[in-house]
Amino acid sequence: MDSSCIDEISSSTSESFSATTAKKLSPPPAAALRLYRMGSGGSSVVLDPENGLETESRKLPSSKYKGVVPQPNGRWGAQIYEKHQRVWLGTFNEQEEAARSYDIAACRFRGRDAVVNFKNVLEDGDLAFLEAHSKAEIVDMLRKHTYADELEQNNKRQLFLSVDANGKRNGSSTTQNDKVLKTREVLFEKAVTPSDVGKLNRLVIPKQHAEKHFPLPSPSPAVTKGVLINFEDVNGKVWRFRYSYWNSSQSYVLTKGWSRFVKEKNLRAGDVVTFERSTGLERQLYIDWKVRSGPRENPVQVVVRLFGVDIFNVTTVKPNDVVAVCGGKRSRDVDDMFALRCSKKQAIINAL
DNA sequence: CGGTGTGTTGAA
DNA sequence: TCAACACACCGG
Repeated sequence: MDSSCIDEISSSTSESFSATTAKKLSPPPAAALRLYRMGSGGSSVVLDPENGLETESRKLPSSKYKGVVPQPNGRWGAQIYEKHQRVWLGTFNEQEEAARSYDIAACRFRGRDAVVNFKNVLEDGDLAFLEAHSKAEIVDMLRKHTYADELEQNNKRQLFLSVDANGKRNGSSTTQNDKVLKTREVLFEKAVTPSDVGKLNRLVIPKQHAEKHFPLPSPSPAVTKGVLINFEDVNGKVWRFRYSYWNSSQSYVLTKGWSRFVKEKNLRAGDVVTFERSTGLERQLYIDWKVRSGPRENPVQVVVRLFGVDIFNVTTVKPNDVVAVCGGKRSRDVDDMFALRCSKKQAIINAL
């Protein structure tokens, strides 16, 4: 099924893309006869029948692509309109690049039925990607020419569907096409104890789970030295932990590397760490975590001061979201900043 | 100083 | 909504 565009975009948040700064009114144009020097490939050269001189046309060559406009230097701009306002999508060397950028923006702004330049602008994975990002973010990527990279990274992250012990789906994303879904089996979960996130720098793996899923090569030097195990987190980051058996406490533990995980994820006692393994051939191990379930006694209050305006967001959030240390996870605040920044002109207009 | 992208307009 | 046109202004 070819669905090149996303279904419907819930733009609950009002997003504005007007100019970042209000410009002064430009004076009336004086000399209309100026010739424009256009870059290589951009200029249309015409032969003047009057004197036979070769003159450069001052008209810029128009593009056959929708949303693509010529630039004086021979490059191409991409733009889309929304709510009586132009949204600039950046400049590009090739018309086709600009056209693709327009297509992507069109799909994000107008949904699957948007009129676009090329068919199959979007691969299957793009749908979820677009859905997962705000218009502002998509525009930003287009302008910075980073859309392709971001998309690739996102796809590499391999959204998955987890499978519990009964083989029952309890997974996260459903918008991804099945062919990119990687199934994982949840091996076990553990609500971390105070000492797991304390200065002992180790995580105790409950014996039953350790012996079942992470068997150590029995009585050998390995018992004392332990082994290194790699786990991948939801952001695709690989965590390497030393895994060993402590005779003193007769327990299996993750040691070296664990404290870094605790620190980066801001793990707290009661949070639940999940260990998973892909069901495919590669048997890749994964690690994830979630905040302790149940009510929080103290909701975290986030206050962002932006352009002299305090933005309150009183809610229960992961520590991760507060400090935005989670590399791959996007914070909605970015959008809000963009929207606010771009609404400056709107405010000025309204004031007139 | 080159180029971007905004102001602006008229057509669709 | 859209492209065309002109050029103010911004970053290098």
